Amino acid sequence: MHTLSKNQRIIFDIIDKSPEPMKAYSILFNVQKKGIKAPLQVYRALDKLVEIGKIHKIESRNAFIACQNSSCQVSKATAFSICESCEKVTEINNSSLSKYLSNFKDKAGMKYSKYNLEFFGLCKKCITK
Amino acid sequence: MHTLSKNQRIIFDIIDKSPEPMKAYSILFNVQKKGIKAPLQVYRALDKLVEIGKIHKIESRNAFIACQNSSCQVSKATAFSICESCEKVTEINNSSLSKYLSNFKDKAGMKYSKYNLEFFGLCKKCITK
DNA sequence: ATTTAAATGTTATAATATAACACTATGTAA
DNA sequence: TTACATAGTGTTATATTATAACATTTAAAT
Ligand SMILES: [Zn+2]
Ligand SMILES: [Zn+2]
Ligand SMILES: [Zn+2]
Ligand SMILES: [Zn+2]
Repeated sequence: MHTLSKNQRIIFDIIDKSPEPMKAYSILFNVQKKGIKAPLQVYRALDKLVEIGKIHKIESRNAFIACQNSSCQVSKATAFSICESCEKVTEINNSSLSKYLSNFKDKAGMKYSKYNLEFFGLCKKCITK
Repeated sequence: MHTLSKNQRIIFDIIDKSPEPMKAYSILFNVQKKGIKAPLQVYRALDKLVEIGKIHKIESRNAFIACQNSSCQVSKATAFSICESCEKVTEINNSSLSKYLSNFKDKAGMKYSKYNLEFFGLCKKCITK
């Protein structure tokens, strides 16, 4: 089990508390009172947190979200739903989907070690508006 | 059928000829001799080309690739394989995969209008090295 | 205690992307 | 063919996202 360093802890906590994905410079702004002053301090912590699967990057949004799969072992197999109206993002935890994708082989016979999937649409709230 | 404007044509052609995904500022550098001088001219053409499905953005790489599915109607359902060693990117055209994903519904009952999937691994060339 | 790896702090800079505004070309319909 | 609407262009400035380089400190392993 990995122990987070001081900066990693600070930055993980703020992402974990956030109801929505956070962008790096928004994180920076929010942790300046805790002594983290430079973008690089944020990006280094983000890199590590992504690497160990505590957070994921939402590539289409350049934003970061805490893993919602209780200490995700699957940082290499991620899927998200994204509402294009309110920007709500949810991590999808669906074993059928992850099995299908983990076993997927293309024609070229290439076997994949990792994937990231982003679904876009409207969430329930936004559909009824 | 959509007719490309002058800038759109220039920028599509250079992406289409490229054996690898191109980044916006690399495109800019390459089209300066054709009179396109500013980032915004490139980004505007890119936005339109993405919108009409002539190119796709590889989100994890901030790069653009021409659609490889002969005038793709599926700019809203994209899948790519990415070699993490040589950075070769290929658009996946697999009807089983696209059916599975297009019909996917999550627990919350959210129906998706769009998805983007990126697989990562090693291509054949790079495996044998 | 010594060595190694990981993390930090700091300044500067690179790379990616958009805002705002004036203008031009193109298509559509009276 | 004139009026109107829509899409595209050119330009300058600026915002946003991310990394390079280097010195120092902390934590872990032998
Ligand atoms: Zn997760
Ligand atoms: Zn919503
Ligand atoms: Zn395509
Ligand atoms: Zn390769």
